Amino acid sequence: MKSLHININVSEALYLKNPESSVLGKSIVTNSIMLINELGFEAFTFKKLGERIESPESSIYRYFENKHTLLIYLVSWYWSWTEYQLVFATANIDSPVERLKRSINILTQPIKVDISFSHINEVLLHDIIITESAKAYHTKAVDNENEKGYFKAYKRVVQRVSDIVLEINPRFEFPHMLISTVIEGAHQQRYFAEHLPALTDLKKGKDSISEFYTQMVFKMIERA
Amino acid sequence: MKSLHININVSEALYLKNPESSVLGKSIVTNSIMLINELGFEAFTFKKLGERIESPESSIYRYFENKHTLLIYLVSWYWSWTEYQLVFATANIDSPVERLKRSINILTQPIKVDISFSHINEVLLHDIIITESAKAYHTKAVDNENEKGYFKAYKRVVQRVSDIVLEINPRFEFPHMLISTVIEGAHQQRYFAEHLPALTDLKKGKDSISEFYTQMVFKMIERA
DNA sequence: CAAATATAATAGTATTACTATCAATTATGC
DNA sequence: GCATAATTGATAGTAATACTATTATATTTG
Repeated sequence: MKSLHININVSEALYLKNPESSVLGKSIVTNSIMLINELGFEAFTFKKLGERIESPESSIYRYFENKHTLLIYLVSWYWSWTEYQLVFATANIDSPVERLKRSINILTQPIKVDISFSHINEVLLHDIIITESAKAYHTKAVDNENEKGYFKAYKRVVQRVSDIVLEINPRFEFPHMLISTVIEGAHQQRYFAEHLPALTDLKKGKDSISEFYTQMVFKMIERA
Repeated sequence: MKSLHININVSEALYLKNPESSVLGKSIVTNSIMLINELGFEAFTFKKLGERIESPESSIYRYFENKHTLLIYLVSWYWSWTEYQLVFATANIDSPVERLKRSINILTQPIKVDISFSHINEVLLHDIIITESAKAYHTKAVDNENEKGYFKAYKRVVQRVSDIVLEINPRFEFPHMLISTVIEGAHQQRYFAEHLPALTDLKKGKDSISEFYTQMVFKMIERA
């Protein structure tokens, strides 16, 4: 995927000024990913980010309304990027079973380094998705923000994979439920393995997550 | 379960002074559940809670270190209560398959009103679990707090149900992963149904969550 | 090169998340 | 029934957070 210069499209509703449009904007995004990882989302502030990039916090406020929308921006970027990976991995594959397998792998495997998008470190961003992304939609503003389209990228990913499920078994009643369970489950299990190992069965070194959820999907959708 | 006067045991590490031990303590817990539901965890403060119960916030700080540990206290109370329900529902049932079915129901069904614990509204508490509980362990302090035993109640619930899985199929490799996926998945799907319906397939009125996850568990653990 | 735009520098405000102090009330032990 | 201890109330104070506002200085662009 090297130097394809694909543009990941993030909804304009998520920023005041497009961070991709300037050096400062990209620096805000790049360094926010690092700083959220270092401090955790609660302790992360625009003031600290400003110190890190040696710009006043007021400049950051010209790009993002607040740290909450910045988080949703990052999450949204991640899902757009994931969608692009899904499209890429399933192109020209006839068998829907094979397409589904590859899709589940993308949704559940650890991230490999992707140098296509220079100012975003996908490995660190993936860690933010695992640790912080639930906070993006577990708020009182979720309905309002959903109407504004803040979560469209995630929904598109779920829809895309659900469609493959329905290709294989058009009578399966719960494709979205199954796929969102797999996506969220895979992230959670990875978090549990690291921090609450009693809640999972993953051994250090061995990665059984993809295997487990692939099995789950195919067992659930197989026709009676 | 009326008037059994069962005591739900919450780790002493989670409070400075046991809120069960006084009228003020119980009022703090009762009203925090209501106020977190009304405002969301982010906007909830001890100051506002103090106004609601007509006590100064400094009095609340004598019971709980901060709102974060109060949340973990509530989550912990919920899982202890769930464990008690699990024990109750599976007592004197010989068949492990039947015990597993009943356990999954308890973990995935909507809460019924339980009047056993007068100062805690379990229906509202369940809403907090669904909406806010991920915030209890998605923090930088998770490892430290895990060592202090803050999440023991949740782990006990997962362990208990995993043990039934292993009774049915001792060779199944991922019982904890399966059960934690079911628990978290069921909560998530309930949240999605309400706020992000594109991520699920639940229709208003009909509750397919228990059915879906029961199927999932039995399909996953059935022997080859 | 002037005008528009973006960024820096700085200041200021209401709220949050506490900590501290001391007076008033209530409970308990003898 | 009274002294003492423990709990709660009332109030104040502080550093940090989450912004908003203003003006000066760069930088870009037409």
